[in-house]
Amino acid sequence: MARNYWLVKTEPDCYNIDQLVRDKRTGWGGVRNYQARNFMRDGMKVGDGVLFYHSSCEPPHVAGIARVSKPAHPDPTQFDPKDDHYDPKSQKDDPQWMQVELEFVEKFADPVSLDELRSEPALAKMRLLQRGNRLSVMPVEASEWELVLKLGGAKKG
DNA sequence: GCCAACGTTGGC
DNA sequence: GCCAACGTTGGC
Repeated sequence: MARNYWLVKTEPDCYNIDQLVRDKRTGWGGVRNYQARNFMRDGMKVGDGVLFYHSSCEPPHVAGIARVSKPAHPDPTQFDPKDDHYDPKSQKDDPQWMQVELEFVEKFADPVSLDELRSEPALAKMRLLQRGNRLSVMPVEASEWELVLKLGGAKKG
């Protein structure tokens, strides 16, 4: 089966692509939205491509790409009372929240700003660009993936 | 810092 | 099960 494509958001003050470069792989934990969780749990497969988006910065931009390196498994932060994402309602035998593991692939030579994305007619339907979109994990069409990689000057994919 | 958009919560 | 209140996201 062909692989699928996704976009994940992160605030660079919190976690950014340079940290992913150093970490090489990281558990994408702390997502506390059911729709986003369901995309990770039901949609993401090992090898899927991931656009790595930096939000709440100037300008917001796609910083590079990653790939799914481990399928959905319980997010450990939900069980940790000291973690910001602790969820007291979540029990070990019935976890509410899942994460995947992401592996660094490439940092874009030319980060693609939100303005650039909006200026591309072929990206008009991109989920990220729909008004009021607040999902932190969302699917990306193959054609959108190809174009964003081209805009970013990506060598891999 | 503002605020629109949206998800979640909880009273009824 | 409705919906108002509240909290969060994220661009600007």
